[in-house]
Amino acid sequence: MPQTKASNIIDLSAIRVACKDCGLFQLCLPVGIGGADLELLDSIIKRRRPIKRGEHLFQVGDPFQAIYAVRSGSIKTYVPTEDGYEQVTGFHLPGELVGLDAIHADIHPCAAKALETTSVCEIPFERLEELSERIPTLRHQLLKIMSREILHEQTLLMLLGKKNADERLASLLLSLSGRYQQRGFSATEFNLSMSRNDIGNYLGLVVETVSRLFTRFQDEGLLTVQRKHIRILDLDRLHALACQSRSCNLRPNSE
Amino acid sequence: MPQTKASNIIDLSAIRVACKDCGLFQLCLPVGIGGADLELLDSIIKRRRPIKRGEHLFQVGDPFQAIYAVRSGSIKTYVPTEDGYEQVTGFHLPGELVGLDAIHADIHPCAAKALETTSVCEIPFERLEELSERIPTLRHQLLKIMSREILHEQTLLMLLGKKNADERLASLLLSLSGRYQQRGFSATEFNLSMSRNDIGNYLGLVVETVSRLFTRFQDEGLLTVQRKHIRILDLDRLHALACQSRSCNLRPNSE
DNA sequence: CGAATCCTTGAACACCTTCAACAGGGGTGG
DNA sequence: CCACCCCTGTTGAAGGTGTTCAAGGATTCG
Repeated sequence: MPQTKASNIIDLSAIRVACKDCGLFQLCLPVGIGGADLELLDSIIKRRRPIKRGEHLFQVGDPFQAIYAVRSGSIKTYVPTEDGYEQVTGFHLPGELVGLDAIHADIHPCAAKALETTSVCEIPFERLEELSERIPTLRHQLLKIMSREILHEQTLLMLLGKKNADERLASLLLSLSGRYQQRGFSATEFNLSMSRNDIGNYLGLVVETVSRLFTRFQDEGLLTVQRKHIRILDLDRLHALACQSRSCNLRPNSE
Repeated sequence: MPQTKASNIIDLSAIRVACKDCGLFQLCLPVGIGGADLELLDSIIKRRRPIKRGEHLFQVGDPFQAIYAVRSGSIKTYVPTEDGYEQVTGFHLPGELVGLDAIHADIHPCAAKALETTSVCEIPFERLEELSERIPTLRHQLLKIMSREILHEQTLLMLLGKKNADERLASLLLSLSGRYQQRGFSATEFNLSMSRNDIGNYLGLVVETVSRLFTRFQDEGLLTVQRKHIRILDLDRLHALACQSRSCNLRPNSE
């Protein structure tokens, strides 16, 4: 499908953009500035047509074939439990990779679902590995990215293990704020693409608690919230809140 | 130092053993059965003399130079918080790797401390990367191992996010049980090398709760416990307990 | 043997959850 | 266009689980 005319609808420009023209390329797989390497990488990447809110990128148990870079929109990853519940394991913004946890067993251990209309780049893993044979920096970057992922999970562990409800929500909001900023968006005003339920699930809290926290944060003048729309009024105080007892930052270096 | 005569003291046999003679080699970096590759790997590995209980393998902020494979003993990794507390991020048994989270920033983001007299193999990372250029299976294994690590952190997230105190302790005990079994030890009888405090910290509980849980588990006939010594009496019931509400297994495939 | 540390036990409390009811959008159909 | 319903989100009150605080017992190591 050739490039379509731009419109004010969200996302059509994402259909066919080379890596070198993508504002996110240094986030998702920063292969170095070498143009040649970038084109090699570009050559193996498939763009998929946007997936709609609620559709799955992959399900638990799907064979592992590719990792995915979010181009626009957002993805939640989660693992369903036997009894029909789920544990949300992450929210993924543009420039972030999804599917790294499937390398181990060649099977996706979690599911990935679009929180809104989302487009992704599909990066066939076998071809990526082939490529990494020839590009040392790519090889190193791959390990680095996975290491960062481990690091991220560890900060999350800290959050769930040591922080109370206030600190958890504050940490999540700061994480999102920082990641949006890094992508050129406002650090203080954004829309949450996930439901209160997802937030609570991710943070180890129930919906009601999350809801109460939002109202309280608003009452205390930390932020304003209307449905999905968040406007942070006092970043400093939010920071202080996030670390009030124990160590801080959720996802210190963006993914 | 040449190989010393075996004795009934824990650990002297570990001083100088080639990878091919090491009972753990398929656990730590299973490079395939190819003897040649194994010897290459062997050639870059340094054995360090045993470190004593309480000594550090590395501290937070140390420059990243090598990853470590536990040969005998056990290691805990943790990240200290500003206010002098810490978050334990993992317990590492023989055959498991430590330090993978340092690749990202070339700095160790956590500290590693011996829980008992422990010997490790030091694997210089730069040389490992060089080696991986020539050995495709090693390259793949590295990614696989890191993927497994991510997976493990995710099950931990599930544990901290969704499980109650009973389920958490049961999950940890089962994880240890399984990992010991995989290393040729008893699945039902072992010594905990970590303190109650470490266990609580790791599981997101306070010491008192852990202590009460152990006594209750004992009262209920699940196990017997005398200080560090654990004897599991009813593995099935422990399994049932670990998964009573939500999804299960901590560290499903050993590391 | 003494000191320090680790572990255990008890009672009161705090925080978050559970249960329940209601409010407000957003979509569909009459 | 409004009525209706469903789903998501909000708010209140009661309850439970784990924490905190406090004290005593056990073990190790100098």
